[in-house]
Order: sequence, then C-alpha cells, then structure tokens
Amino acid sequence: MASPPQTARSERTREALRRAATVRFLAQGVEETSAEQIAADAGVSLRTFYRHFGSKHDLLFADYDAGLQWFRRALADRPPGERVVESVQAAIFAFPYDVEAVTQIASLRADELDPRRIVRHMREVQSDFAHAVRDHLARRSDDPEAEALAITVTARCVAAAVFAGMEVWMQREERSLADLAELCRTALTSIENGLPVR
Amino acid sequence: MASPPQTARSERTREALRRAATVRFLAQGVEETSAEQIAADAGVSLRTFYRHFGSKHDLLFADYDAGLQWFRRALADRPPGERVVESVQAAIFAFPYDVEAVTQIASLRADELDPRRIVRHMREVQSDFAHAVRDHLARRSDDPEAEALAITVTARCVAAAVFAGMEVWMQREERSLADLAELCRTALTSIENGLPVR
DNA sequence: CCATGTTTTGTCAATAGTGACAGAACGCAC
DNA sequence: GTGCGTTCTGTCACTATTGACAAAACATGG
Repeated sequence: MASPPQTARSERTREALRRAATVRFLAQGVEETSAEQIAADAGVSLRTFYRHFGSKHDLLFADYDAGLQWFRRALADRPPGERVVESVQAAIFAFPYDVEAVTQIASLRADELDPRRIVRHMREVQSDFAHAVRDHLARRSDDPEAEALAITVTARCVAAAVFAGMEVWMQREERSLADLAELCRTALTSIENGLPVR
Repeated sequence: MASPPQTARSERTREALRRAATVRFLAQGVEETSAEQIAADAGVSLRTFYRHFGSKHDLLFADYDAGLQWFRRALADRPPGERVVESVQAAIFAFPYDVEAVTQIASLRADELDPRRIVRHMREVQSDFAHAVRDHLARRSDDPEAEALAITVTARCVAAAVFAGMEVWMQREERSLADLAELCRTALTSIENGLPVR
C-alpha cells in the first residue's frame, strides 16, 4: 500500500510526513508518537498517512527503503563477470552511509523502540535484500527459469549471511561500524565455498 | 505475547479457541472471520484471545508452531557427529505431516488469504526455524561464544535454503508434496559445499 | 475556459492488537 | 477449610490499519 511517488504533489505530502515524523520521533520517542500526531503535523488525514507509509515504522525506516533502491542500482552497476559475493560486498560498502542518522537510529533502538517491531522489520528488510540479489542473479543468468532454484537459494543465502553478521553485531556490547563491516564481510566470504559449520 | 501453555486451564482455553477458529475459518473464510467472533464462540474475551495467540493468523498457523517444537526435538535427537544438513533434512522429512491439514491450508491460501500476511508469517517461521538450527549447532559446539558468527551464518543459510525451496515450489503451477521435498533436499545439499551460483 | 479522465485526499466505519489494572480461579502449605 | 502467592481473565481505553466511497485537485485535449 506504500505506493511509490507518482506526482509532485504526493511527493510533497510524503516529505511533509517525513519531516513531521522525524521531529516527533526525536522529541518524544517513536512509540510515544502516534500516527495521528504525525498526520496532523503534516496537515493531512490519518488515512493519507497510511497511503504513503504502510505503517508508522515504515516511516521510521524510510531511509532503509531508499537504501534498498540504491543497493539495487549499485548491484546492477557491478562488472558482468564478478562473483556475487564480491558484488554484494562492494555494493554494501559503497553505500553512502549517513553516519549521523545511523547513530541516531541505533540510539533510538536501544531505548524506546519495541524490539518485536524492529525484528519484524529487519526480517522484511532481509527479504527485500534477498529479492534484490535474486533479481540481480536472474538478470545475469542465461536461463533464469531453469536456474530458479539455484538462484533463489544463492540469493537467500547471501542475504542470510549479511544479516547473520548484523545479528551477531547487535548482540555485542561494543558496536562499531568497522566491526559490523568486518562481520558482514567475513560472513559473506565464509559461505561462498561451503557452510562454515558442517 | 503468545505465551506457551502453562496450566491445564489455559490449555483448555487454547483448545476452545482453536476449535472455534477452525469452524469459522472453514465455514466463512479466514479474512471474513473476526477475532471477536472466535473469542465469542470460545466463550472468552477478545483480550484473552490475544493472550493466547498473538494474532488471528498465528492461530491459523498454530500447527506450524507445534511443528517447530517437534522439529527442535527431532534435531536434538540426531546422532552427535552428523552433518547439519543431514540432521535438518532428516528432521524435516521425519515430520508426521497431516496431509489433509496441509491440503486444507493450501487451498485456503490460494483463495481467501491475504498474501501479505502469509508472506509475513512465512518470514517469521523461517526466523524461528533458523533459531532452532542455531541452538542445535550451539549445543554441539565446543565454544559457542567464539563460533557465534559461524554458527549464526550456518543456521540462517540452512533456513534460507529450505525456504528458498518452498518459494520456488509456491511459484509452480503443479505443487505436489514430493516436489516440495525434492526442492528442499536439493536446496540444502547444494549449499553445503558452496553457493550454487557464484 | 470547459469537459473529462486520473490521482490524491478526506470521511466513515470496522477490525486488529496492546497496555494497565482489578477481580476470579487455582495450586499449595498449614 | 483458610490464607496467600501465582496465573488467567475480563474490562476499559487507545493506537494501528484497512476497505469502501465520495469530494477535491490536477492534467489535458478541444
């Protein structure tokens, strides 16, 4: 239901909602902000809010979604013969991280965010990520139909590896971006030639 | 919030809810049945309904959850030295499928179930599945702490492979249980020694 | 400017899902 | 059986989400 921007008008509405949400989230916390407040601040009806963002949390993670698009393009731009693992790694690490935003989100998460919702959203992100990789592989395959299983398996495993890295990172006491990168890199390369644990 | 059965009393309530839900789902369809109706039929309040089943759809997939417990036990019972892929495969295929129930669900799904909710639930199931495998691997590891990444990566990839098999199966015209088994088996063995697509 | 088809919003009315708090039911020691 | 701590339920109130339908805002050819 979270439709992509169609007209300039709707893009203005989305922007207004994003702004309003950011202000509220930072000022009073995510769970303490109601969708209704955001809609009111943005000067639109609650229903319109939900037309643009499937849920309150979609809005919180709006950047992730934008990032996904970026990721898809980055993947498409990788050289033809390159190994998937390489391509994915390159695409991830070339991402123009807004360190400040990441930090902000990380700190929010610790305190006031319902863990269940985060977990649910991370699963969704992983799923989208896997789809992106799958499409990338399919685009390069001579016969995507015939290779459907191999492609799907590979895509999902690549995504699984990256998010496994994240999971391990999240459970650590100290969490530096460098560590996260290292974990994801290790996870990815470790599956290319077989499962790390047999 | 979907707490496990604690007392005989609560188990009776759960059972009543399950029965009521099954009747309604079959009679008038899933999306056309409200949580309130189910609660009323079972003679409990709506709130109690949500205490036992996190959502209306958890109830629909209650069997899957029971299956997960079964799966965990089956994994634990596998011989110590066995390769993960073997153990998981054995555990999956030893499962006492209620073919009739599976068929019933499959037919429901096709028609009256909101695809988004199914997808969301499948993601959750995959996540639980991965956790089960992770715990299994951790139990067998000499030093789970040190191997955290390898274990997490492996567990998630194993789950990814199985569900990749399901995904491909779902997209087929003809869907036989034998095909599903074959796809999952192929998917699993294909990742043990490296990604099927590099 | 006007008529008309499309896109975006708003309104209305339900259902879904949760937190907080109080009462009821249960299990157990005495 | 009584007292008491634990578990399960009901009630209340509120936020989250969505479907259906109508009004408003836009874009466009004439």
